[in-house]
Parts: sequence; C-alpha cells; structure tokens
Amino acid sequence: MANVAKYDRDEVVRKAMLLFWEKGFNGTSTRDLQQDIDMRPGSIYAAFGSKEGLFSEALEYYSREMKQILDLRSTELQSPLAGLEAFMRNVVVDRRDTNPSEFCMLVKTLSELNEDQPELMQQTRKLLKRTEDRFTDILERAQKQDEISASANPRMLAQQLQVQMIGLRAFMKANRNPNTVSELIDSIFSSIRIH
Amino acid sequence: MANVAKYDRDEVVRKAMLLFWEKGFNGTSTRDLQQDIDMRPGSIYAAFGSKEGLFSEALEYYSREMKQILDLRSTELQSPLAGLEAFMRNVVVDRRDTNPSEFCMLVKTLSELNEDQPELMQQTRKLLKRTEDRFTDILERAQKQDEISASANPRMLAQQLQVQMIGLRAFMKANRNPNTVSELIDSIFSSIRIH
DNA sequence: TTTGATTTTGAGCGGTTGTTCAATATAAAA
DNA sequence: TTTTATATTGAACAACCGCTCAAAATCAAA
Repeated sequence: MANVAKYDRDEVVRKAMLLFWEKGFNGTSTRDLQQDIDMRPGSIYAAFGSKEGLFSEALEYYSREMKQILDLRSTELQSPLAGLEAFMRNVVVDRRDTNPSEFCMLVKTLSELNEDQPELMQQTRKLLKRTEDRFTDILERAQKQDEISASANPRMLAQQLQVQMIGLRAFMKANRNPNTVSELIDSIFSSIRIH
Repeated sequence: MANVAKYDRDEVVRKAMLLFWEKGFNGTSTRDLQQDIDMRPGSIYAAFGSKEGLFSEALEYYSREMKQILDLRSTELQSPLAGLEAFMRNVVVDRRDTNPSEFCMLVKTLSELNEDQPELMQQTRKLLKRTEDRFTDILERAQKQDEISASANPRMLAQQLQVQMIGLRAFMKANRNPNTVSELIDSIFSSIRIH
C-alpha cells in the first residue's frame, strides 16, 4: 500500500450515470465524462478499464436508484397496488423535468446498442427482467390483499405494466403533456383494481 | 439542363432509412451511408444538404411505409379492430427478424436525440402524432361497428394502443420471446373488444 | 460537333473519438 | 527520513467524424 484514491467512487459513478442517461452511450464522449466526473483519462481507465466498464457500473447504479424509489413508494403507502401506481406517476410524470431523460435508461440503452456489445446488452436485459420480477412480487401481494382479481396472472400483469411504463415514458417525451399521461396512468390502474 | 442524376432518389432514401433505423442517427457515419447507398460525399451533400437532411427524408420514408402496412392490414380484414391487431402483431412479432431494429424508428430517434436538433425532434413528434390520429380514425370506425364499447374514448384508446405498441417493441428486444409478446397482444385486444 | 450547365468524384480539411503511457505526485510502510 | 507501491496527470496516437471543393465526367441543347 502506498497511495490511496482521492475520488469518491460512488459519487463518480453517479455523475457518470446522469450524463450517460442524458446523452446515451455513443452520445457521451470520454471528454464529456472527464469534465463531469473531474478525473483524467489515466485515472478513469485505471479505475474502470474502459468507457464500457464505466457505463456498466452506471447501469447498475441507475437500477439500484430506481429500486430505491419503488421501495420508498411501496413502504409509505401500505397498499402494494397504490405503491406501484405512485411509483409510475412519480417516475414518469413528477420527475419528468429533473430526470436527465424522459426515457428509462435501460430502454435507451436497449434502443441504442445491439449485439456488437453483448455484455452490455445482456446486463441491460438482466436488469429489466429484475424489474419485471419486482413488479410480479408486488402484484402477488396485491392479489393476496384482494386489490386485483383472483383470476389475474401476476407475472403477465407485471409484463403489461412494464410495457406500459416504457411506452408512457416515450409518449411523455413525444407529447409533453403531463395531464394526458396522468390520465393514461389512472386508466391503467382503474382497469386492474378491484373496488 | 445539361446533366441528369443517375441515382434513384427513392431507392437511395430507402437504403438510408434501413441503415439509420438499424444504427440510429449518431451510430450511422456518413461513410457507412456512402457505402450502403453507393454515392460519394459530394453527390450526397448536393442532393440532401446534410446528414440531417437525409435522415429527415428517411424518417418520412419510414412513416410512409408503416402507413402502407397499416392500410394493407386494414383493407384485407374488413374489421377495423382486427386490422389494427393484425398490424400490431405483424410489425412487432412477425417482422421482428427482418426489421433493422425491433424498436420503432421514430421512438429510437426520440430516445437518441434531444432539443439540440429541434427540427428532427419536431418532425418525429409530428409523425408520431399522425400515427395516433390514424389509430383514432380506425377506433372511431370500430366503435360505429360496435366492435368496442360505445362509452369508450377513441382518442384515449388510440393513445393507449400507441403506448403499448411502443412498449411491446422494447419488450420484444429485451425478452426475445415472440410467444410472450403475442399473448400480451391477445390480452390487449380481448380487453377492449366486445364479443 | 461544340457548347455549357449540371452531376460526380475523391482527396483532404479541421475537429473529435477512445485509449495509452511515460513522467510526476502522493502517502503508507520501513 | 527513506523507500516503494500506487494514483494522477496530460500530451499524444491512430482512427474516425461531418463536410467541402476543385477537377473531371456527363449529356441535353444549340
């Protein structure tokens, strides 16, 4: 042991994540990154190996942060379904201006990249599947509490909600009308909720 | 008049569209384009002004082609709703391997670009809105033929279908399971169709 | 056949890309 | 205080980017 890193790795990855989320993988140059995270090329490459390595950690960071938001909304509202709806509205509508992009970072990555970067693609797929699994868990709890129909398929419902959340974020960027999107969210949840 | 262009403009734009759709605006270099459309830089810039100009024509071409597919499915099936469902299944599932990307080219553009290219963004928004309008027309006809509830709102339903189609295409790239996606399409249409 | 407007060519411009690496700075261990 | 392993710096590399433009090729009109 002789010298110790001066930067806060977690904070560096967070800043990189925000920039990647805004501009995408190809749209973000290593010089943009150097400025934003205040590190020189040598340090970046010593710490993360490559632009792809840093992006990979940024993806994990993004996913962890989204999970935290979902957990937060789930615990402050005792109802599983209400938590899910609050999460959706919070991410798609409320945070639309403070988020670096209206799109989900994972979907943006899926859209931009292809099998030329197999590791990033596989990682992105894994993280999206993990979200589907979280939604499924919540919907199973909702079913036990009679919030949704006993005949509903929680896995399939989770997929439908994920599909709609992805679509709504694109729709939000296209139409920039939070009221319209909020109505669409109302409609989604009133169609699956038991009164 | 002294010399006449040797290239077929429509065919050139089509080839450019396929490449842009696959790789995105930033992911496609002008050298990639030169190869694919078999034109030299001088000719390209004389004909289209800039990479952005060619991309803009490619967007229009894409949108025209999608409209044709929708019209085709609508006329070969007399039922408006069945036409819409066939269109969705055709684009999202059947063509998943022959399409240059699972994603809608307009959504991919929306995802990749921002207000730094205001003309392209505005154009993309306009073309997406036009699709919503086409969906709305079809659903109004479906409503007159009692295929969907008389109390349904065709405009809102069109928005919901557009949102779901966008989301399903992303989901298709993430999960690569055509059966799952086909089931989701079944579910969407059986929930709005009157039997 | 000559003229002349138009199209096509491709070398090359200035700038940016992801990445490397020798030189320097740093701080824990001896 | 000296040693030494590690961290940081930033100049520089080769490749690539969107695009320009003078020169050559082309073909309808005269």
